Amino acid sequence: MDASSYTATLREYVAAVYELGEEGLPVIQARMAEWLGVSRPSVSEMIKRMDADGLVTSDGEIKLTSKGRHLAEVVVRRHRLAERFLSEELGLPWVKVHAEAEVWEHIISDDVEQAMLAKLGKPTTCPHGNPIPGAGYRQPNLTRMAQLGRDSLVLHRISEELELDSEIMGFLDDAGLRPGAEVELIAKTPDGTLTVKVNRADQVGIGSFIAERLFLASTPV
Amino acid sequence: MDASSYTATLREYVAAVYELGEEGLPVIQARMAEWLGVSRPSVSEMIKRMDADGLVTSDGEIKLTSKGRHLAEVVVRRHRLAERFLSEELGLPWVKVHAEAEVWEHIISDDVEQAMLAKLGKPTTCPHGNPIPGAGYRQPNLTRMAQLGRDSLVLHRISEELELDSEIMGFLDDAGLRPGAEVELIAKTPDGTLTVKVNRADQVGIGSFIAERLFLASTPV
DNA sequence: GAGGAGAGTTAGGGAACCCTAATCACACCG
DNA sequence: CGGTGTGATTAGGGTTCCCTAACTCTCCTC
Repeated sequence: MDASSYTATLREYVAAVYELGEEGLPVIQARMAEWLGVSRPSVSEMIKRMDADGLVTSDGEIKLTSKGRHLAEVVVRRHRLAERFLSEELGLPWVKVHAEAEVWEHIISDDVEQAMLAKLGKPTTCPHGNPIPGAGYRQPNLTRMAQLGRDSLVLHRISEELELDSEIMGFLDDAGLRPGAEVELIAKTPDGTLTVKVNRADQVGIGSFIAERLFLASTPV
Repeated sequence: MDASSYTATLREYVAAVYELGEEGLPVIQARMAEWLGVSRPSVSEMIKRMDADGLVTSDGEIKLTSKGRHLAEVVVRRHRLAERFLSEELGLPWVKVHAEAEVWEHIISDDVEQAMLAKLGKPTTCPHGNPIPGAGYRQPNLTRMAQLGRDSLVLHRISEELELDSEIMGFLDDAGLRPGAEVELIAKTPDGTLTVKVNRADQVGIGSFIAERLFLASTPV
């Protein structure tokens, strides 16, 4: 029942199922293998175990059971909470917190989770704008930057997929593309590359891979 | 060279060698097995690996090489720093921090270590009074409580060995026996059981096992 | 209808841990 | 001198990861 009775690896796999779903990617073994950076046979083997443990059902598409969903939410919550904590309390640069939190998520106990929540004043999202499960975040209607039109919008959420890549994160940081940044479309080439103006100042080019993974809304963050 | 290139288990073993030495216990495989809660063959196997890695020398007594000592100090420093952090920044009860830190010590990166040190104002000991390696702590002359004489002394250090036992830690906490407490001998039975007055108030009985593992000095803490 | 791409599985191994049971090497003691 | 306890090792397994190589299956396309 409780999170620590599963191995760190198993929890990582369960969280991956959750996150793939969140990203709108197909939740299949091949995607999981890429997401986790392991081979497909490793995933196949582990899915069998997760199924046996009643954490997922698997017939082509992998789905979390309610038990699995509960576990995934614990892990993802601790991950995003750790990111906030590392960033706000310890002042770690935004670019580094994802990698650190990848490890922290597994060692945060109930006690520590409560203490962090209290210290941070019950945050509802991680520093990249992804919702902390169970924190009651109300997500506004989001538009992918790739679909940006005439109106300038506000950056709300940076996909978990981008966080894995520290070069991309460094670029976003330099460009001022943090949650809350105002983004205005300047130009768009046929291959989907955008030029956008950030916070009414610098203009930067954004490739379609990244533009598909930045989420904007009209409301302030 | 760097701490994270060794497995968590190996680091745990190296730290155990360091701590046994610190406690004044014989640094032999049998003691390590007890300290770590594993079987003697497991220790034997691991010592072979540590020797091959140039972390220890082993001919009856186990000694850290300078490489091994350096690694041990990193792990023990992070452990004690984590204890302080959990206790001071997150407000975790004193009794619980040892167990949490046992896990934290392995996931604290250089960046996080620096950030914690800065946040805490460069502490020199853990909440139980054990020195943080490399922090420049000057240890006063210590007397074991078992040797307590007429003079009242101040509690400075609670052995790492006691920290493992949460019942004992709960008792010490209830009795007010934290670093800084003033301790005065009231009575002593032939089997070594003491009665002491804590902070000029309550009197408590202390068995010899515990009295051997509490260290006092005449100076304030 | 034959390839090929993509997904999943099976087979066979390896590394890092852990264990119990049995054995060997002492040292001390009556 | 033989017994007893302590310490260390060897032998033989077990678990939880991970991998590569080699299928199978399905679907899509030419």
